[in-house]
Amino acid sequence: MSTHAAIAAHANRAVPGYLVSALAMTPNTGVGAAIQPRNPADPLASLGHAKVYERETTVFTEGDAAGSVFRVMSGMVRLYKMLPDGRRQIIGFLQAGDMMGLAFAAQYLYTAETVTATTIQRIPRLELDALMDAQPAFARKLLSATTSELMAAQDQMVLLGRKTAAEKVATFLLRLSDRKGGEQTIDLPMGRSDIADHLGLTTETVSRTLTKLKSSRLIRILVGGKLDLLDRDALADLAGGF
Amino acid sequence: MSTHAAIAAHANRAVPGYLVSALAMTPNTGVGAAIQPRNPADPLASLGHAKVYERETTVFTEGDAAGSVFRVMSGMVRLYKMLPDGRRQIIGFLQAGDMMGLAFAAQYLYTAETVTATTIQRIPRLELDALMDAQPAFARKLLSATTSELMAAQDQMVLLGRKTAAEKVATFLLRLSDRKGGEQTIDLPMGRSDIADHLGLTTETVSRTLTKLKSSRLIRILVGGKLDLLDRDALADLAGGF
DNA sequence: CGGCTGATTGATGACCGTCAATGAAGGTGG
DNA sequence: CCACCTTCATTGACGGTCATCAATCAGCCG
Repeated sequence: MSTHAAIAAHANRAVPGYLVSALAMTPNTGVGAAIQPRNPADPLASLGHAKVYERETTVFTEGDAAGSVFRVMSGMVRLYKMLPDGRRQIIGFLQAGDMMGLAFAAQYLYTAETVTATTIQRIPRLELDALMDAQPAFARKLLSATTSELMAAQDQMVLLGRKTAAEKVATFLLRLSDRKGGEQTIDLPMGRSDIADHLGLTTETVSRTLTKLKSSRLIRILVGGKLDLLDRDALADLAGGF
Repeated sequence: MSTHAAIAAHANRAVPGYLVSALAMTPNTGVGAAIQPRNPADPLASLGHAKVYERETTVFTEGDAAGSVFRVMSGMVRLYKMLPDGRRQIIGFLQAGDMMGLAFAAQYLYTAETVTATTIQRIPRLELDALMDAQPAFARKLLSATTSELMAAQDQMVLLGRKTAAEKVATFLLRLSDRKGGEQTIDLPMGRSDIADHLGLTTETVSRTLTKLKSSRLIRILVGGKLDLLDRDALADLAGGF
């Protein structure tokens, strides 16, 4: 079960998101990474088929029978787990090239929902397995991608366990920027409560923290969910390590 | 700082630990999982060589050139990352069968230290790569193990981001027990500050929380770092989900 | 332009961190 | 074998960060 591949059709919309928690088969080739729809170097390109999901739509739910893996082609997806009483932890935000649903389990272990309108490739597990059998090098690529995910997850543990609210928000913004190749202006297609549930905070705290960063002239909040990083160095200091 | 042969006197001592954060190549075969040094079904058995480390010893440090991967044969290891100012997040505690240092990066991304006296197998990356080339099925096993790690990491994110101190401690104790096959009596070879740095708490809070659980008759604290789970159901309720 | 959803701002307080002291345990040396 | 010392766990007092509760405020859409 696993997956991957790189290339992606709509990637030119440069959706921000950032984390991972799934597998990025495209090692972030920089800004204009994924444009061509069918790259011969993408072993997954011919598997399954793509589908467009509207914004705020469920792709699969924690506990569902896991018959396929998915790859985000464009747009943004959030993955999350919930506690019985409704508390939510967003595991990651996925963007073009990222994979999800990979696991050697019979059921999905988290819920996947679109944040924006999103194109997603669905790949039956059987096809993926066949590909791994046929191309051993592909299994290694999947392993590499999964390992990167694991590293990102470990960074997130540091953030959640040991960083203050300001450090969490600064880190989050920098990650988004890095994912876009270090651009100064980033997109925030997700709402404040998504950010909060990803950082282990509340929407109010996220909002207050952003306001403080704005007052300190470290960021500027633009219309349309965009945001300007005015002082990257100061943000990096605040982020405390990454 | 590392080595020394302290004899593996305690190897058969079934150290508890629980998390993962590395790769468990032995799918938890029960209690006496790793005793025989050379299992024919273990493709790693013939690679590298084993060494005994004393307790509280560094195996490798974050940032070191990463030339080998390691597998814990017995004992317990903690993996952690630190922020520049010294705050520490323990990524996981490893036990027999778990692997560490796996990453397609030039440097180790976390520090590994023994908690107890520990026997560790060191495997040069070149040998591991050769094995993957020779046995494609092995690469799949590694992928499977890494995926399990990732799942555990995601559960830890829920714990760190959304659980209260009591829920964190209860979850931690139950995980330790599960790792021992659900036994009622568990070992806590690590100190309170290790537990705290793993759960995103302070030693004082861990201590107070354990005292509360003791007063509520949910646990009993025994000598020698052992602990009895008196009411597993109540603990599971408290843990809130897992 | 009214109504809805989400973001912001304010007031209050709880949970847990910090600082500090005491107590228990293990290791060493006399 | 016991006294001493070091290390760690426990307990207490206090305070801060961030959650909670609540009220605007801003943007979006029909």
